[in-house]
Amino acid sequence: MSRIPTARTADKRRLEPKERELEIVRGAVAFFAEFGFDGSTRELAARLGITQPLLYRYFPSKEALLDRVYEEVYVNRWNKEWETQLRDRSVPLEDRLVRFYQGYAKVILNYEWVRLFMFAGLKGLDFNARYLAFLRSSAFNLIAREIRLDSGLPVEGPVLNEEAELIWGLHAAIFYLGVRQFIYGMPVPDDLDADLALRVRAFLRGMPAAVGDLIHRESAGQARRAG
Amino acid sequence: MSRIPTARTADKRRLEPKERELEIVRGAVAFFAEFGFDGSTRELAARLGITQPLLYRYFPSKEALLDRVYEEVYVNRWNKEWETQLRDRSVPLEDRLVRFYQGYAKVILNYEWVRLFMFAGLKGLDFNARYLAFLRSSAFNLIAREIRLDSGLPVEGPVLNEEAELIWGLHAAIFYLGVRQFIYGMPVPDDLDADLALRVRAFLRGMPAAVGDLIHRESAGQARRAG
DNA sequence: TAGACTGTTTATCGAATGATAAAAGAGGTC
DNA sequence: GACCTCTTTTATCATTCGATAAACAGTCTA
Repeated sequence: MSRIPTARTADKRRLEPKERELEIVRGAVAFFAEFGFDGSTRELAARLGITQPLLYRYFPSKEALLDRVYEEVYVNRWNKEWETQLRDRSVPLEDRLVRFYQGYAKVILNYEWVRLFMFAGLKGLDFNARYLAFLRSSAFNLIAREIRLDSGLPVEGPVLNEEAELIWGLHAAIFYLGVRQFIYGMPVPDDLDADLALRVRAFLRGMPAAVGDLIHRESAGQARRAG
Repeated sequence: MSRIPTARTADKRRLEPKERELEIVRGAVAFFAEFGFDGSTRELAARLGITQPLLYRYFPSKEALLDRVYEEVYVNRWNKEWETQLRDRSVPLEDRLVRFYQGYAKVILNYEWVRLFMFAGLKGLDFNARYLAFLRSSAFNLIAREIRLDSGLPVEGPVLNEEAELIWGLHAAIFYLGVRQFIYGMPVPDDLDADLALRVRAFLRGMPAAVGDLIHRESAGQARRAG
Protein backbone atom coordinates (compact mmCIF):
# COMPACT_ATOMS: atom_id res chain seq x y z
CA MET A 1 0.00 0.00 0.00
CA SER A 2 1.68 3.17 -1.13
CA ARG A 3 0.73 6.43 0.50
CA ILE A 4 0.74 9.92 -0.85
CA PRO A 5 1.65 12.11 2.10
CA THR A 6 0.18 15.29 0.67
CA ALA A 7 -3.14 13.69 -0.17
CA ARG A 8 -6.14 14.43 2.03
CA THR A 9 -6.63 10.88 3.27
CA ALA A 10 -8.79 9.77 6.16
CA ASP A 11 -5.87 9.42 8.57
CA LYS A 12 -4.73 12.95 9.13
CA ARG A 13 -2.72 12.76 12.27
CA ARG A 14 -0.58 15.71 13.22
CA LEU A 15 -2.35 18.56 11.49
CA GLU A 16 -1.34 22.18 11.48
CA PRO A 17 -2.81 23.77 14.61
CA LYS A 18 -4.94 26.17 12.60
CA GLU A 19 -6.33 23.36 10.52
CA ARG A 20 -6.99 21.11 13.49
CA GLU A 21 -8.70 23.88 15.37
CA LEU A 22 -10.97 24.62 12.44
CA GLU A 23 -11.83 20.97 12.16
CA ILE A 24 -12.69 20.79 15.84
CA VAL A 25 -14.85 23.90 15.68
CA ARG A 26 -16.77 22.68 12.67
CA GLY A 27 -17.25 19.28 14.18
CA ALA A 28 -18.34 20.86 17.44
CA VAL A 29 -20.92 23.02 15.68
CA ALA A 30 -22.52 19.97 14.10
CA PHE A 31 -22.18 17.88 17.23
CA PHE A 32 -23.58 20.31 19.80
CA ALA A 33 -26.33 21.35 17.41
CA GLU A 34 -27.41 17.72 17.39
CA PHE A 35 -27.00 16.77 21.04
CA GLY A 36 -27.07 20.06 22.86
CA PHE A 37 -24.58 21.28 25.41
CA ASP A 38 -24.77 18.05 27.32
CA GLY A 39 -23.18 16.17 24.46
CA SER A 40 -19.99 14.66 25.83
CA THR A 41 -16.54 15.73 24.76
CA ARG A 42 -15.63 12.07 24.34
CA GLU A 43 -18.27 11.47 21.74
CA LEU A 44 -17.37 14.69 19.94
CA ALA A 45 -13.75 13.55 19.83
CA ALA A 46 -14.78 10.15 18.52
CA ARG A 47 -16.70 11.82 15.70
CA LEU A 48 -13.66 13.87 14.84
CA GLY A 49 -11.48 10.79 14.86
CA ILE A 50 -9.30 12.16 17.64
CA THR A 51 -8.94 11.51 21.33
CA GLN A 52 -10.81 13.49 23.93
CA PRO A 53 -7.83 15.12 25.68
CA LEU A 54 -6.73 16.63 22.38
CA LEU A 55 -9.74 18.95 22.56
CA TYR A 56 -8.23 20.43 25.70
CA ARG A 57 -5.04 21.23 23.83
CA TYR A 58 -7.06 23.62 21.67
CA PHE A 59 -9.69 24.84 24.10
CA PRO A 60 -9.16 25.27 27.83
CA SER A 61 -12.62 23.98 28.69
CA LYS A 62 -15.81 22.68 27.18
CA GLU A 63 -17.41 26.04 27.77
CA ALA A 64 -14.69 27.83 25.83
CA LEU A 65 -15.35 25.51 22.91
CA LEU A 66 -19.06 26.23 23.15
CA ASP A 67 -18.36 29.96 23.09
CA ARG A 68 -16.41 29.44 19.92
CA VAL A 69 -19.27 27.41 18.45
CA TYR A 70 -21.64 30.31 19.06
CA GLU A 71 -19.25 32.78 17.54
CA GLU A 72 -18.98 30.57 14.47
CA VAL A 73 -22.74 30.29 13.95
CA TYR A 74 -24.09 33.68 14.95
CA VAL A 75 -21.44 36.38 14.68
CA ASN A 76 -21.39 38.51 11.53
CA ARG A 77 -24.41 36.87 9.99
CA TRP A 78 -26.45 40.05 9.78
CA ASN A 79 -26.23 41.67 6.36
CA LYS A 80 -26.27 45.44 6.69
CA GLU A 81 -27.49 45.75 3.12
CA TRP A 82 -30.81 44.26 4.21
CA GLU A 83 -31.60 47.50 5.98
CA THR A 84 -30.67 49.53 2.92
CA GLN A 85 -32.81 47.33 0.71
CA LEU A 86 -35.77 47.59 3.07
CA ARG A 87 -35.53 51.36 2.82
CA ASP A 88 -35.29 51.50 -0.98
CA ARG A 89 -38.63 53.03 -1.89
CA SER A 90 -38.02 52.70 -5.61
CA VAL A 91 -38.94 49.06 -5.10
CA PRO A 92 -42.49 48.01 -4.12
CA LEU A 93 -42.69 47.25 -0.40
CA GLU A 94 -43.88 43.71 -0.98
CA ASP A 95 -40.85 42.96 -3.13
CA ARG A 96 -38.56 44.49 -0.55
CA LEU A 97 -40.00 42.39 2.25
CA VAL A 98 -39.99 39.21 0.19
CA ARG A 99 -36.36 39.70 -0.77
CA PHE A 100 -35.37 40.52 2.77
CA TYR A 101 -36.98 37.41 4.18
CA GLN A 102 -35.64 35.24 1.40
CA GLY A 103 -32.15 36.43 2.23
CA TYR A 104 -32.65 36.26 5.98
CA ALA A 105 -34.15 32.80 5.77
CA LYS A 106 -31.09 31.53 3.94
CA VAL A 107 -29.03 32.55 6.95
CA ILE A 108 -31.17 31.30 9.81
CA LEU A 109 -33.12 28.36 8.42
CA ASN A 110 -30.49 25.69 8.82
CA TYR A 111 -29.95 22.87 11.26
CA GLU A 112 -27.21 24.49 13.33
CA TRP A 113 -28.69 27.98 13.59
CA VAL A 114 -32.15 26.88 14.66
CA ARG A 115 -31.18 24.16 17.10
CA LEU A 116 -28.31 25.95 18.80
CA PHE A 117 -30.56 28.98 19.17
CA MET A 118 -33.16 26.90 20.97
CA PHE A 119 -30.61 25.09 23.10
CA ALA A 120 -29.21 28.45 24.19
CA GLY A 121 -32.63 29.67 25.19
CA LEU A 122 -33.49 26.56 27.16
CA LYS A 123 -30.18 26.72 28.96
CA GLY A 124 -31.07 30.21 30.15
CA LEU A 125 -28.44 32.17 28.25
CA ASP A 126 -29.33 35.79 27.57
CA PHE A 127 -28.09 35.35 24.03
CA ASN A 128 -31.57 34.99 22.53
CA ALA A 129 -33.01 38.05 24.20
CA ARG A 130 -30.04 40.13 23.09
CA TYR A 131 -30.28 38.88 19.53
CA LEU A 132 -34.00 39.54 19.27
CA ALA A 133 -33.69 42.96 20.85
CA PHE A 134 -31.22 43.75 18.09
CA LEU A 135 -33.56 42.34 15.47
CA ARG A 136 -36.41 44.42 16.71
CA SER A 137 -34.43 47.64 16.77
CA SER A 138 -32.77 47.10 13.41
CA ALA A 139 -35.52 45.48 11.36
CA PHE A 140 -38.95 45.46 12.99
CA ASN A 141 -39.11 49.20 13.60
CA LEU A 142 -37.87 49.88 10.10
CA ILE A 143 -40.43 47.55 8.56
CA ALA A 144 -43.23 49.04 10.66
CA ARG A 145 -42.46 52.53 9.40
CA GLU A 146 -42.18 51.45 5.78
CA ILE A 147 -45.54 49.74 6.08
CA ARG A 148 -47.14 52.87 7.52
CA LEU A 149 -45.74 54.94 4.71
CA ASP A 150 -46.79 52.44 2.08
CA SER A 151 -50.32 52.16 3.46
CA GLY A 152 -50.93 55.87 3.77
CA LEU A 153 -51.00 55.69 7.57
CA PRO A 154 -49.64 58.58 9.64
CA VAL A 155 -45.90 58.09 10.13
CA GLU A 156 -45.45 60.41 13.08
CA GLY A 157 -45.33 58.93 16.53
CA PRO A 158 -43.42 55.91 17.77
CA VAL A 159 -43.98 52.41 16.46
CA LEU A 160 -46.75 50.83 18.50
CA ASN A 161 -46.16 47.64 20.39
CA GLU A 162 -49.00 46.15 18.40
CA GLU A 163 -47.24 46.88 15.13
CA ALA A 164 -44.03 45.32 16.34
CA GLU A 165 -45.98 42.31 17.60
CA LEU A 166 -47.61 41.69 14.25
CA ILE A 167 -44.27 41.91 12.47
CA TRP A 168 -42.90 39.59 15.10
CA GLY A 169 -45.69 37.25 14.14
CA LEU A 170 -44.50 37.13 10.55
CA HIS A 171 -41.00 36.56 11.77
CA ALA A 172 -42.16 33.79 14.07
CA ALA A 173 -44.06 32.06 11.30
CA ILE A 174 -40.92 31.99 9.18
CA PHE A 175 -38.61 30.92 11.98
CA TYR A 176 -41.10 28.22 12.90
CA LEU A 177 -40.44 26.63 9.53
CA GLY A 178 -36.97 25.93 10.85
CA VAL A 179 -38.35 24.67 14.14
CA ARG A 180 -40.67 22.29 12.33
CA GLN A 181 -37.94 21.01 10.07
CA PHE A 182 -34.91 20.84 12.33
CA ILE A 183 -36.42 20.38 15.78
CA TYR A 184 -39.65 18.50 15.17
CA GLY A 185 -38.33 16.66 12.12
CA MET A 186 -41.38 17.52 10.06
CA PRO A 187 -41.64 18.35 6.37
CA VAL A 188 -41.86 21.97 5.24
CA PRO A 189 -42.86 23.48 1.88
CA ASP A 190 -40.31 22.45 -0.71
CA ASP A 191 -40.35 25.79 -2.50
CA LEU A 192 -39.21 28.04 0.32
CA ASP A 193 -39.03 31.23 -1.74
CA ALA A 194 -42.59 30.82 -2.95
CA ASP A 195 -43.74 30.08 0.56
CA LEU A 196 -42.08 33.20 1.92
CA ALA A 197 -43.59 35.31 -0.86
CA LEU A 198 -47.04 33.98 0.00
CA ARG A 199 -46.58 34.70 3.69
CA VAL A 200 -45.41 38.25 3.03
CA ARG A 201 -48.28 38.83 0.62
CA ALA A 202 -50.89 37.63 3.10
CA PHE A 203 -49.23 39.62 5.86
CA LEU A 204 -49.21 42.87 3.87
CA ARG A 205 -52.86 42.53 3.04
CA GLY A 206 -53.93 42.17 6.63
CA MET A 207 -51.49 43.89 8.92
CA PRO A 208 -51.83 47.50 7.67
CA ALA A 209 -55.60 47.30 7.83
CA ALA A 210 -55.52 46.05 11.40
CA VAL A 211 -53.00 48.71 12.39
CA GLY A 212 -55.11 51.35 10.65
CA ASP A 213 -58.09 50.35 12.75
CA LEU A 214 -55.93 50.52 15.83
CA ILE A 215 -54.62 54.00 15.09
CA HIS A 216 -58.00 55.39 14.15
CA ARG A 217 -59.61 53.91 17.20
CA GLU A 218 -56.76 55.32 19.28
CA SER A 219 -57.07 58.84 17.87
CA ALA A 220 -60.86 58.68 18.07
CA GLY A 221 -60.53 57.71 21.69
CA GLN A 222 -58.15 60.58 22.32
CA ALA A 223 -60.62 62.94 20.66
CA ARG A 224 -63.42 61.61 22.83
CA ARG A 225 -61.35 61.93 25.97
CA ALA A 226 -60.23 65.43 24.96
CA GLY A 227 -63.70 66.61 23.98
CA MET B 1 -42.17 23.29 69.89
CA SER B 2 -45.61 21.77 69.71
CA ARG B 3 -46.65 19.97 66.59
CA ILE B 4 -50.04 19.40 65.10
CA PRO B 5 -49.85 16.02 63.42
CA THR B 6 -52.78 16.56 61.07
CA ALA B 7 -51.55 19.93 59.87
CA ARG B 8 -49.93 20.18 56.43
CA THR B 9 -46.49 21.08 57.77
CA ALA B 10 -43.22 21.06 55.86
CA ASP B 11 -42.14 17.68 57.19
CA LYS B 12 -44.48 15.22 55.62
CA ARG B 13 -42.66 11.97 55.88
CA ARG B 14 -44.53 8.78 55.18
CA LEU B 15 -47.27 9.93 52.86
CA GLU B 16 -50.00 7.85 51.32
CA PRO B 17 -48.57 6.28 48.15
CA LYS B 18 -51.08 8.07 45.93
CA GLU B 19 -50.27 11.39 47.51
CA ARG B 20 -46.52 10.86 47.34
CA GLU B 21 -46.72 9.80 43.73
CA LEU B 22 -48.71 12.89 42.80
CA GLU B 23 -46.20 15.06 44.58
CA ILE B 24 -43.35 13.46 42.71
CA VAL B 25 -45.08 13.84 39.36
CA ARG B 26 -45.87 17.49 39.94
CA GLY B 27 -42.38 18.20 41.14
CA ALA B 28 -40.97 16.32 38.17
CA VAL B 29 -43.05 18.34 35.73
CA ALA B 30 -41.67 21.61 37.10
CA PHE B 31 -38.16 20.24 37.45
CA PHE B 32 -37.75 18.68 34.01
CA ALA B 33 -39.45 21.65 32.37
CA GLU B 34 -36.73 23.81 33.87
CA PHE B 35 -33.65 21.64 33.37
CA GLY B 36 -34.64 19.30 30.59
CA PHE B 37 -34.31 15.54 30.58
CA ASP B 38 -30.72 15.72 31.74
CA GLY B 39 -31.75 17.13 35.08
CA SER B 40 -30.54 14.69 37.69
CA THR B 41 -32.81 12.56 39.81
CA ARG B 42 -30.82 13.59 42.87
CA GLU B 43 -31.60 17.26 42.38
CA LEU B 44 -35.23 16.50 41.71
CA ALA B 45 -35.39 14.53 44.94
CA ALA B 46 -33.72 17.36 46.82
CA ARG B 47 -36.36 19.76 45.53
CA LEU B 48 -39.08 17.43 46.68
CA GLY B 49 -37.48 17.12 50.08
CA ILE B 50 -37.03 13.38 49.70
CA THR B 51 -34.10 11.10 48.95
CA GLN B 52 -33.23 9.99 45.45
CA PRO B 53 -33.83 6.23 45.84
CA LEU B 54 -37.40 6.93 46.89
CA LEU B 55 -38.15 7.98 43.34
CA TYR B 56 -37.36 4.44 42.28
CA ARG B 57 -39.94 3.12 44.68
CA TYR B 58 -42.61 4.89 42.62
CA PHE B 59 -41.13 4.74 39.15
CA PRO B 60 -38.97 1.90 37.81
CA SER B 61 -36.70 4.25 35.92
CA LYS B 62 -36.09 7.87 35.09
CA GLU B 63 -37.61 7.33 31.68
CA ALA B 64 -40.80 5.96 33.19
CA LEU B 65 -41.06 9.10 35.27
CA LEU B 66 -40.54 11.23 32.18
CA ASP B 67 -43.30 9.33 30.40
CA ARG B 68 -45.57 10.16 33.26
CA VAL B 69 -44.53 13.81 33.10
CA TYR B 70 -45.54 13.95 29.45
CA GLU B 71 -48.83 12.29 30.15
CA GLU B 72 -49.50 14.84 32.86
CA VAL B 73 -48.81 17.85 30.66
CA TYR B 74 -50.13 16.84 27.25
CA VAL B 75 -52.77 14.16 27.51
CA ASN B 76 -56.41 15.22 27.46
CA ARG B 77 -55.67 18.86 26.98
CA TRP B 78 -57.52 19.14 23.71
CA ASN B 79 -61.04 20.47 24.18
CA LYS B 80 -63.41 18.82 21.71
CA GLU B 81 -65.78 21.73 22.05
CA TRP B 82 -63.28 23.93 20.27
CA GLU B 83 -64.08 22.11 17.05
CA THR B 84 -67.80 22.55 17.60
CA GLN B 85 -67.34 26.24 18.31
CA LEU B 86 -65.21 26.72 15.22
CA ARG B 87 -68.03 25.25 13.15
CA ASP B 88 -70.79 27.37 14.68
CA ARG B 89 -71.70 29.62 11.79
CA SER B 90 -74.19 31.62 13.83
CA VAL B 91 -71.14 33.36 15.25
CA PRO B 92 -68.92 35.59 13.07
CA LEU B 93 -65.79 33.75 11.97
CA GLU B 94 -63.48 36.29 13.55
CA ASP B 95 -65.16 35.82 16.92
CA ARG B 96 -64.95 32.06 16.58
CA LEU B 97 -61.25 32.16 15.80
CA VAL B 98 -60.49 34.64 18.54
CA ARG B 99 -62.30 32.55 21.12
CA PHE B 100 -60.64 29.38 19.94
CA TYR B 101 -57.16 30.83 20.20
CA GLN B 102 -57.91 32.47 23.53
CA GLY B 103 -58.94 29.09 24.90
CA TYR B 104 -56.14 27.21 23.22
CA ALA B 105 -53.54 29.72 24.39
CA LYS B 106 -54.65 29.23 27.98
CA VAL B 107 -53.73 25.56 27.63
CA ILE B 108 -50.41 25.77 25.82
CA LEU B 109 -48.90 29.12 26.81
CA ASN B 110 -47.40 28.11 30.11
CA TYR B 111 -43.92 27.31 31.30
CA GLU B 112 -44.23 23.54 31.38
CA TRP B 113 -46.10 23.04 28.13
CA VAL B 114 -43.82 25.18 26.01
CA ARG B 115 -40.48 24.07 27.42
CA LEU B 116 -41.20 20.37 27.64
CA PHE B 117 -42.51 20.50 24.09
CA MET B 118 -39.25 21.99 22.88
CA PHE B 119 -37.13 19.62 24.95
CA ALA B 120 -38.99 16.70 23.43
CA GLY B 121 -38.36 17.97 19.92
CA LEU B 122 -34.68 18.56 20.50
CA LYS B 123 -34.29 15.12 21.98
CA GLY B 124 -35.66 13.64 18.78
CA LEU B 125 -38.92 12.24 20.12
CA ASP B 126 -41.67 11.86 17.52
CA PHE B 127 -44.09 13.37 20.02
CA ASN B 128 -44.08 16.81 18.42
CA ALA B 129 -44.70 15.59 14.90
CA ARG B 130 -47.56 13.41 16.09
CA TYR B 131 -49.12 16.24 18.06
CA LEU B 132 -48.91 18.69 15.18
CA ALA B 133 -50.24 16.19 12.69
CA PHE B 134 -53.24 15.87 14.98
CA LEU B 135 -53.55 19.64 15.24
CA ARG B 136 -53.48 20.02 11.49
CA SER B 137 -56.08 17.36 10.86
CA SER B 138 -58.41 18.49 13.62
CA ALA B 139 -58.10 22.27 13.50
CA PHE B 140 -56.18 23.64 10.54
CA ASN B 141 -58.27 21.92 7.89
CA LEU B 142 -61.43 22.95 9.67
CA ILE B 143 -60.33 26.56 9.91
CA ALA B 144 -59.25 26.63 6.28
CA ARG B 145 -62.70 25.49 5.15
CA GLU B 146 -64.52 27.96 7.39
CA ILE B 147 -62.37 30.76 6.00
CA ARG B 148 -63.16 29.74 2.42
CA LEU B 149 -66.85 29.70 3.19
CA ASP B 150 -66.70 33.01 5.01
CA SER B 151 -64.75 34.69 2.23
CA GLY B 152 -66.95 33.48 -0.60
CA LEU B 153 -64.19 31.28 -1.98
CA PRO B 154 -65.03 27.93 -3.60
CA VAL B 155 -65.26 25.26 -0.92
CA GLU B 156 -64.91 22.24 -3.14
CA GLY B 157 -61.52 20.61 -3.48
CA PRO B 158 -59.02 19.71 -0.79
CA VAL B 159 -57.41 22.25 1.47
CA LEU B 160 -54.27 23.51 -0.26
CA ASN B 161 -50.90 23.19 1.39
CA GLU B 162 -50.60 26.94 1.11
CA GLU B 163 -53.77 27.46 3.12
CA ALA B 164 -52.58 25.12 5.84
CA GLU B 165 -49.21 26.86 5.86
CA LEU B 166 -50.75 30.29 6.40
CA ILE B 167 -52.88 28.99 9.23
CA TRP B 168 -49.79 27.33 10.62
CA GLY B 169 -48.20 30.75 10.49
CA LEU B 170 -50.86 32.19 12.77
CA HIS B 171 -50.44 29.25 15.07
CA ALA B 172 -46.67 29.72 15.07
CA ALA B 173 -46.97 33.39 15.88
CA ILE B 174 -49.09 32.56 18.90
CA PHE B 175 -46.94 29.69 20.10
CA TYR B 176 -43.90 31.88 19.67
CA LEU B 177 -45.29 34.12 22.40
CA GLY B 178 -44.67 31.20 24.72
CA VAL B 179 -41.22 30.62 23.29
CA ARG B 180 -40.32 34.24 23.85
CA GLN B 181 -41.61 34.25 27.38
CA PHE B 182 -40.63 30.85 28.70
CA ILE B 183 -37.59 29.95 26.63
CA TYR B 184 -35.98 33.27 25.80
CA GLY B 185 -37.10 34.96 29.00
CA MET B 186 -38.45 37.98 27.16
CA PRO B 187 -41.50 40.12 27.87
CA VAL B 188 -44.71 39.55 25.93
CA PRO B 189 -47.85 41.71 25.59
CA ASP B 190 -49.52 41.94 28.98
CA ASP B 191 -53.04 41.77 27.58
CA LEU B 192 -52.89 38.39 25.90
CA ASP B 193 -56.55 38.28 24.87
CA ALA B 194 -56.29 41.65 23.13
CA ASP B 195 -53.09 40.56 21.44
CA LEU B 196 -54.68 37.37 20.15
CA ALA B 197 -57.70 39.29 18.88
CA LEU B 198 -55.42 41.64 16.98
CA ARG B 199 -53.46 38.77 15.43
CA VAL B 200 -56.62 37.01 14.31
CA ARG B 201 -58.04 40.22 12.90
CA ALA B 202 -54.90 40.96 10.88
CA PHE B 203 -54.75 37.36 9.75
CA LEU B 204 -58.34 37.29 8.54
CA ARG B 205 -57.86 40.45 6.53
CA GLY B 206 -54.87 39.11 4.64
CA MET B 207 -55.05 35.36 4.41
CA PRO B 208 -58.30 34.95 2.44
CA ALA B 209 -57.20 37.53 -0.12
CA ALA B 210 -53.89 35.77 -0.65
CA VAL B 211 -55.61 32.41 -0.93
CA GLY B 212 -58.15 33.88 -3.34
CA ASP B 213 -55.32 35.01 -5.59
CA LEU B 214 -53.82 31.58 -5.38
CA ILE B 215 -57.02 29.76 -6.32
CA HIS B 216 -57.86 32.13 -9.15
CA ARG B 217 -54.35 31.93 -10.53
CA GLU B 218 -54.53 28.16 -10.24
CA SER B 219 -57.84 27.87 -12.07
CA ALA B 220 -56.77 30.47 -14.65
CA GLY B 221 -53.64 28.41 -15.28
CA GLN B 222 -55.74 25.29 -15.63
CA ALA B 223 -57.98 27.11 -18.10
CA ARG B 224 -54.95 28.22 -20.06
CA ARG B 225 -53.48 24.76 -20.08
CA ALA B 226 -56.83 23.24 -21.03
CA GLY B 227 -57.54 25.78 -23.78
C1' DT C 1 20.97 10.50 12.09
C1' DA C 2 20.79 12.55 16.66
C1' DG C 3 17.99 15.65 18.94
C1' DA C 4 14.56 19.13 19.70
C1' DC C 5 10.00 20.70 19.11
C1' DT C 6 5.31 19.86 19.31
C1' DG C 7 1.01 17.52 17.90
C1' DT C 8 -1.29 13.42 19.75
C1' DT C 9 -2.35 9.46 22.64
C1' DT C 10 -2.52 6.67 26.93
C1' DA C 11 -3.54 6.51 31.67
C1' DT C 12 -5.91 8.40 35.28
C1' DC C 13 -8.41 11.41 38.73
C1' DG C 14 -12.41 13.21 41.27
C1' DA C 15 -17.10 14.23 40.83
C1' DA C 16 -21.69 13.15 39.32
C1' DT C 17 -24.95 9.99 37.27
C1' DG C 18 -28.88 6.17 37.25
C1' DA C 19 -29.88 2.39 39.80
C1' DT C 20 -29.95 -1.40 43.64
C1' DA C 21 -29.81 -3.64 48.32
C1' DA C 22 -30.18 -3.40 52.97
C1' DA C 23 -31.17 -0.92 57.15
C1' DA C 24 -34.11 2.35 59.60
C1' DG C 25 -38.31 4.22 61.21
C1' DA C 26 -43.22 5.72 61.27
C1' DG C 27 -47.92 4.15 62.15
C1' DG C 28 -51.26 0.91 63.13
C1' DT C 29 -53.12 -3.62 65.58
C1' DC C 30 -53.64 -6.91 69.13
C1' DG D 1 -45.85 -2.30 74.60
C1' DA D 2 -44.46 -6.07 71.45
C1' DC D 3 -45.01 -6.90 66.67
C1' DC D 4 -46.05 -6.30 61.84
C1' DT D 5 -46.47 -3.59 57.56
C1' DC D 6 -44.84 -0.44 54.48
C1' DT D 7 -42.71 4.07 53.58
C1' DT D 8 -38.27 6.13 53.63
C1' DT D 9 -33.29 6.52 54.28
C1' DT D 10 -28.40 5.04 54.29
C1' DA D 11 -24.80 2.87 51.90
C1' DT D 12 -23.05 1.52 47.71
C1' DC D 13 -22.07 0.08 42.77
C1' DA D 14 -20.82 0.65 37.92
C1' DT D 15 -20.65 4.02 34.49
C1' DT D 16 -19.81 8.40 32.50
C1' DC D 17 -18.42 13.02 32.84
C1' DG D 18 -14.80 17.10 32.37
C1' DA D 19 -10.21 17.66 33.04
C1' DT D 20 -4.97 16.79 33.90
C1' DA D 21 -0.31 14.65 33.60
C1' DA D 22 2.81 11.94 31.44
C1' DA D 23 4.26 9.19 27.65
C1' DC D 24 4.43 8.73 22.69
C1' DA D 25 5.25 9.91 17.87
C1' DG D 26 5.62 12.73 13.68
C1' DT D 27 8.46 16.36 11.46
C1' DC D 28 12.08 19.39 10.86
C1' DT D 29 16.96 21.06 11.68
C1' DA D 30 21.94 20.68 12.60
